[in-house]
Amino acid sequence: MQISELARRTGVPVATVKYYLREGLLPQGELTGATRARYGEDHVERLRLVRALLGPGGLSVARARAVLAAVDTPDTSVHAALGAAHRALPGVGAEGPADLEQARSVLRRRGWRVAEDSPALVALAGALEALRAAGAAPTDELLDRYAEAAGRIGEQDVAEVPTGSVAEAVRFVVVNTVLLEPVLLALRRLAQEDASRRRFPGDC
Amino acid sequence: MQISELARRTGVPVATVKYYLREGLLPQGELTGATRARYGEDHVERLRLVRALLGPGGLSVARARAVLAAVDTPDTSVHAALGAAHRALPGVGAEGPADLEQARSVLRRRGWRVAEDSPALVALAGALEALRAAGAAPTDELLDRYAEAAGRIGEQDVAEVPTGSVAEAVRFVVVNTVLLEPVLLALRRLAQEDASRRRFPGDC
DNA sequence: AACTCTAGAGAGTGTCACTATCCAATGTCG
DNA sequence: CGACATTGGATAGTGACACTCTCTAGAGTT
Repeated sequence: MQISELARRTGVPVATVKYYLREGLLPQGELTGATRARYGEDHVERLRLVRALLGPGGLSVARARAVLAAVDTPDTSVHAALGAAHRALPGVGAEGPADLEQARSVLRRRGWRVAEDSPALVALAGALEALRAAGAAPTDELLDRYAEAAGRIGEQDVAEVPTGSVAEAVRFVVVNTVLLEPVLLALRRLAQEDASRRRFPGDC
Repeated sequence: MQISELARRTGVPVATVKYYLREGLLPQGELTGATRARYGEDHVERLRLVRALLGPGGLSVARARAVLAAVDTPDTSVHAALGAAHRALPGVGAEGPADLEQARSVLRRRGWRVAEDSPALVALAGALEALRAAGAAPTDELLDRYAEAAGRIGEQDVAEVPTGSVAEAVRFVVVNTVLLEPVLLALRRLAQEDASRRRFPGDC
């Protein structure tokens, strides 16, 4: 198919498809002449993935490129792909060396072991720092309960990774890591709304 | 204190403080003359809150203004403040009427009741739509497990709301709703990293 | 008197994700 | 065959956003 059909089938403007091609988010089509290229079903699928990462996933073009690079590298291990996805996710704008102590203590109590320079660890420390700066320092009890719930989810995420092929597993990890975040946040808000309705009945 | 000291104490440039004043994120200081105004401790605290919402909280200036409006309205009910915070949060770029069915079915199974036009519900539907578009449609089992974990957290969030004064409660709700999201996401990523290390041992 | 600081307003900056325009070279259709 | 549309590729422009800079007149400080 030509670029116009690729654009039509995905609802993405042609100019934008060209932009993604230039930015390396979408592989080049097969050139059939100096002014013609052919695109296939895999381009449709890839383009949809790109749009999902950029839109709901909330990634920047640069971060999406990094994520997709992991998807495209055939010899990536699953664990490495997870790391790549985590590095690509917007953590908290790490300014200066945040205080990692409270973050580490949560991990210790849970028995979790992660890389020394894990971006998620830095992100957690930054988020805690922000809470303290806003005058709402979280207690260890609160963090532990959050960690327990998060642990259940993370455990399940990893357990579900398919073992068929590495490429399939890597794609699964990347998509689920990024695109299930908004799902989790939305569910938390819905749970809050329901709990709030029950606790403050008069306010509806 | 003067604006320069307010800026120095919070580490925010004077020009930026002025910008926040203009945008209505920070209340005006008490004018002591045509070219002088006085700021107090509450301004320091508010400015830190603004920075937390804009930075780690990930809110835009417009959304932060909406959130702070709820904090500033003295007769806000706690439930309404939660709603205001939810509306201000970036959901998923709601394009067109997404399919709410799967989202609603999760709520039904959990017994949660929320407003018909709850922004969180729309956000959930949008996030599910994105997953389907990316070719990774989530199963109901997966959603239920996510919902169970999210329910635990949302329940706790609401249970912890202080009952002293409405103003205090509203501030608590807003801060925790917004600033605990990055904490939850970071903890999930850490749990994934730990689980991944255990499941794919060779890859570290 | 010299100097620094202020409030307030307007304009400028850098980044980002597109979006529009051009060009020459093909395709396609009648 | 020829009119017309489309393409790849490159360059430039756009609009939103969060600052950031500059300017002015006035006021406090030394």
